[in-house]
Amino acid sequence: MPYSGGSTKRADAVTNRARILEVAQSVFAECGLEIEMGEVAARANLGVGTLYRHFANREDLLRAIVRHTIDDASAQLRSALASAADDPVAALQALVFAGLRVQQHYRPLFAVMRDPRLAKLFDPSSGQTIRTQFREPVREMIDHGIEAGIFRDDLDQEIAAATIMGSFTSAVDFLGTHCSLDELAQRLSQLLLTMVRGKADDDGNWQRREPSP
Amino acid sequence: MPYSGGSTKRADAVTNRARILEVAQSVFAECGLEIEMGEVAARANLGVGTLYRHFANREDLLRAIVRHTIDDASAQLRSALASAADDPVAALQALVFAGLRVQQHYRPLFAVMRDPRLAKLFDPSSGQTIRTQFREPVREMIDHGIEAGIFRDDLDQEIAAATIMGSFTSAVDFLGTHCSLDELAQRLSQLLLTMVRGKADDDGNWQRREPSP
Amino acid sequence: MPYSGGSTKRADAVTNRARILEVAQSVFAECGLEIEMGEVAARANLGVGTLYRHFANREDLLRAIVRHTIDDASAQLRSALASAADDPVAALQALVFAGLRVQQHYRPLFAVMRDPRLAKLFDPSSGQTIRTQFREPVREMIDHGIEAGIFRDDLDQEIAAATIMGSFTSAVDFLGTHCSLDELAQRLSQLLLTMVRGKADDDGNWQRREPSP
Amino acid sequence: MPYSGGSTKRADAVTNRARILEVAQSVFAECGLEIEMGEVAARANLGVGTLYRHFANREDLLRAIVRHTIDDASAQLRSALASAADDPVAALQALVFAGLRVQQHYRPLFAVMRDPRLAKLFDPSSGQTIRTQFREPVREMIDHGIEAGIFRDDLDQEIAAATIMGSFTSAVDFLGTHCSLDELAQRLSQLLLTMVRGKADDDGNWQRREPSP
DNA sequence: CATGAATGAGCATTCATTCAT
DNA sequence: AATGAATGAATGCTCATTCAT
Repeated sequence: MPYSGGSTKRADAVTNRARILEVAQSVFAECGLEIEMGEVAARANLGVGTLYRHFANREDLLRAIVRHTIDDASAQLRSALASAADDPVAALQALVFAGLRVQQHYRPLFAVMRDPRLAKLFDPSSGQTIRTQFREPVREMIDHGIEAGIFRDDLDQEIAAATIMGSFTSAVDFLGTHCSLDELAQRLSQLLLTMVRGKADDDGNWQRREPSP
Repeated sequence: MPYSGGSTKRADAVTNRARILEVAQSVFAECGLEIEMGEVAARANLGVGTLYRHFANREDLLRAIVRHTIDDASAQLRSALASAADDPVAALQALVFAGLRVQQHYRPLFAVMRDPRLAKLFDPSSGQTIRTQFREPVREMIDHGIEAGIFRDDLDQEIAAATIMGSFTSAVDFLGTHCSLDELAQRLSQLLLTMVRGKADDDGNWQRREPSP
Repeated sequence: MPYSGGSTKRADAVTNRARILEVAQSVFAECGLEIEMGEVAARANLGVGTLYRHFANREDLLRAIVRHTIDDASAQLRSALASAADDPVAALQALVFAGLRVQQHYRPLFAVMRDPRLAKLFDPSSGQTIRTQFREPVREMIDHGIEAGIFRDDLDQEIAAATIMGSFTSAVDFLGTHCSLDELAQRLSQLLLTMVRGKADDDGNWQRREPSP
Repeated sequence: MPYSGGSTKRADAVTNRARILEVAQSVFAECGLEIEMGEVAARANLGVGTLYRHFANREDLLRAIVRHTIDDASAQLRSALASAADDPVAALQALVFAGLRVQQHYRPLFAVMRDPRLAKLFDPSSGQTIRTQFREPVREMIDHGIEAGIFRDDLDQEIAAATIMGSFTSAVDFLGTHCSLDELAQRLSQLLLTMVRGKADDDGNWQRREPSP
């Protein structure tokens, strides 16, 4: 082996997959399912051939991106909820903030979730699985809130969870250009709290409330 | 000759344009912006040339479909609101039902509204215009509800309108396969009424309430 | 015959063919062999169908145009020559002027004569026939000039005729934008006279010389 | 390794571009501006995709062909003139021979120079530029001839240059099928010499005359 | 007879995928 | 293992031609 660096190459190879995914994700964030293999390769400073070494074909890459993106998005939401697991109100506020952030970052994601072409990438039931992945944590949070006597006990958990998740998209879509993410988060939290508590947020401050000692 | 009918040819041509739009719209409902000229032509039992006689190019056809779809969708929502203009609660219920129906019928529509390719079909600001077209009637309805003392007076109208509009999409997405449209409408109405009234719907029946005599 | 005007219609039909040809010729003058049936029909204020009633297909129309154009061009040249049949010098001058005019009017004509597509319109030998149609009158004029002792008697008539005909095209091409047709005609006449007489044109005035009494 | 040769692939690619141009030029020699991408690709034994790798689109390819052809043609004429730079008579004879050869080889070239579609490939003024490229060397040759006292001093250089250039086309067109290129060259040279010298070529032999000692 | 809507073969162009180096 | 040149199927669009009215 006249040239050293064999290990470097292998390390590169390992790194490459990650870099491709990273790059591909940013392309996906711009173009949704329209990503072109050539562009991904170019942005990753790789030849197309190399791209195909890591992903057998376009669908494979797409699958990887979508999974990766969904996992990331879902993790961010879950982590936001977990950050205030014992305080449903704070949890909802954290969820709203995280949700808006994710929505803004992965703009085409939720659109893609409804794209008929997605069904051809995964098995047909995958749509449901993915949606469940997003809905369930929220539903649980609502459940906790009800059990804790903080949220209304006659709340339709499933549909409330769906509405909350959907509000992120529409808030950014309908108002995203008018106000800052922070302001949006505050206003949306307020509204959703009204919805789940059944009454106005008396003191309704955006700041995360300290659990009473 | 009681009706001057023009030549049959011309009648065919007029019919054709309508049929193309109809067909194209159904293709659009399946494929969103991915519609192929060949497929539209084939489904309309027309040669491609005929398609191009009615729409100068793919973009023109897309523009027509999107406009048509948006106008139809928006008209359905407006008409639902108008059907109970004096009763905000009934108006919201009607809106929910119409919204879910529209959402189910024009699945890709709201996804397309966020598609970057849309900006190239219309002028860049069109996205806002379209969203306003959907948001404003809802906002007005909320306004009436507040003035009538039926909805909470501290309601953030803009974000409530956005959330309501968004709930149609997410309700269908997250729960659409589990329950009927009617059931969904009832449950979603219930939830949204809670949100806008600030308290549970005491007798919360889906049936349109008769205004108290 | 419930409607009068049958004769008018027929007259129209007769007229139409002429109008089509006229229009087509002007299109031909702009586009050469690229003429489109639709454009010819539109410019003649006729439906395409009517166009096809007069010319079975595009090739037919093309043939008619080319023949018509060639006949017109050739007639103009012949007539110029005939206008001074007894004075070879004046005949050449008249030819030059007519040649430049024709060249400017039917720009694509001489290019088309060399176009491989022309061979498919006529039988392969037509090119020769057409060229002969243009060359012969010129050759005869030269012949007369020689016999009259005005042109050099060692002149290669064929090649001189070809050169003269070709000079119209190249004069317009190479100098057409710099000077007026009149100036061009004067200068070119001067040059060609030198060529055919073998010496400078002593008094070489552009005005047609009166034959000495 | 005395020469860093690059990979064979790259060599192939370089070769390909050349072969494409070569093939395209021969197609151009047959069809003029009508060349079809598919035919060029097929004749070069390449897929269309490969063609598009080397030339972004049809216009690009056409530009390259036209430029290449014009440069080649113009170079041949210039080189002929240069081969007898000190003897205007020999220079003209060489020019005639080269001009006829070029004309026969690139039949559609001079027709294309007048084609309105050419103006869309290059900037509108390109036609003039190209014609100047052909006319100027000839004009200079004439100038030398005049200064050397060999050509008539009252010669209109511009129009003589144009006529000479044009004579190649018309000689081939009108007489090309009757006599050999050599014979044509001899006869045309004779004629053009008469034109530029103002008198018959006394001994008018086609052979290059040795300058008298 | 005139009309122009309908037709579809034909051509330019794109892009996922392969494979020789 | 990496590269990018080569490939060709697929798609948008044009235009000569036909035919029902």
